[in-house]
Amino acid sequence: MGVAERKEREKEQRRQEIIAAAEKVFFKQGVDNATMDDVAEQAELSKSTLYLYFSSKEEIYAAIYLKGQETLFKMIDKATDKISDTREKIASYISTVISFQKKYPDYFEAFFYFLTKEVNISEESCYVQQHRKSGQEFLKGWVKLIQKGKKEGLIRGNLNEIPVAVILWMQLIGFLKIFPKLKKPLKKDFDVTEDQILSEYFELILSGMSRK
Amino acid sequence: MGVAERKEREKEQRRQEIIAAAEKVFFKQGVDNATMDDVAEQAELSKSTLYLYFSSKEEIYAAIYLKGQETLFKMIDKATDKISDTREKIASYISTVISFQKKYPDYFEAFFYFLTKEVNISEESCYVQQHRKSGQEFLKGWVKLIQKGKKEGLIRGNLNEIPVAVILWMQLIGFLKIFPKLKKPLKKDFDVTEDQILSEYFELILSGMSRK
DNA sequence: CCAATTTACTGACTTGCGTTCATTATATTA
DNA sequence: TAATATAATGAACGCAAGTCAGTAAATTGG
Repeated sequence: MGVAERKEREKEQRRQEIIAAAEKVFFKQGVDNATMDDVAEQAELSKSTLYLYFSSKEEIYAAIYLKGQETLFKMIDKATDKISDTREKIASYISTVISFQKKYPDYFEAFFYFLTKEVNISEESCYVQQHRKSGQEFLKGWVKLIQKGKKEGLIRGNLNEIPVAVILWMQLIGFLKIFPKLKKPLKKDFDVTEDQILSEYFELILSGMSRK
Repeated sequence: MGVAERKEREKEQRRQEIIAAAEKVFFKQGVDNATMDDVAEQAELSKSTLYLYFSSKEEIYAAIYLKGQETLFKMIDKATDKISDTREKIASYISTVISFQKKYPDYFEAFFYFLTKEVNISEESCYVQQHRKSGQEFLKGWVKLIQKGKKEGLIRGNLNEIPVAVILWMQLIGFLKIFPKLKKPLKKDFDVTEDQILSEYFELILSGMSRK
């Protein structure tokens, strides 16, 4: 009988409803300001019900983060899929992450949060595992790309793929985390625009890898 | 009469005592886990007394952060002072920030916190102002260095000093924020050591700026 | 179709912590 | 030495995360 399956489905749906409600609230007020009562109200459930579906506020945030990560990975796949030129492909990787940060700043925040914060969620939580797995998967994509660039002679042969991939990644994410907060003062105090910074960033990164 | 002056001195000393106590507690337990009661106990004062000297927990943290920033700037000055070669000087800038992160990870955390977090401290607070001022001062140092490199023909002339200085800075800080958390998995999953990453990082950054 | 049982949900409560305030102790001054 | 200013405190407040005992709704077996 399909009762169990239906219940399973309904449970999963509630879960998704809660995630959607939390996303709305978190992104509107900021995660720190948003309360579980706010989320409950938005989800049209009582606060205690939330705890039947998630063990903590942070775990809800982790679920949101996973959605964001998937979005990012899809964006990158979509953008880089048809590009064959390796240099262009690398540039497209980078610019997609930048676009992601611009389009979904809250997803980006969540992404950074779970990348850097020592998290209190138990290791068994599916979120932690999924995170790790997809992170590795993603890194492998970069590594392959850089290997290809090396074979083609675009990228210096003395560069080691994995470190370079990791560095590019961390650098970019870190840069994008800080940049939004510095935009305004940079414009005001030094009259430097966002686009100037970004184009110079590309220039620096790509020429750093290139053969002389 | 020197009473007012003495009182002033004593007040400032209490302030410093509180900062020292808070630093001890914050760095031991982590800022989030540490409570104002913990700080009060460490300082041998009652919790409410803390609020006669600081308006909030965050403002105490800001005071600690300022200490850290001064430490960093002094470290950089000391390390780069005698170096005349521009390329080496830039490398020394970077490696000093790395050393700072290694030697004072908690100061670094505070530094990053106030660099990225939207802070609730009032604009009049001396901390906010000092922060902004010294940040600008520091950036100017980088800019000058890069200008010098350009004049000497080490750095490509088409690079704009201010954006490059800002980018280097943000990149480095962001990179160092993420790196510690990724060290272990990188060693485990990809057998890449910390030193490999760091030396490759230098290579990338410096060659990114160099003339071909 | 109805009682028994499992499942889904909730309101009231607990706990922890940052912050405030009424009050007390201590030092200064006239 | 009394009046006043300053420093410090214990108790209380407010808020938000998380818990729990109890209720409502759905499911199952007879």
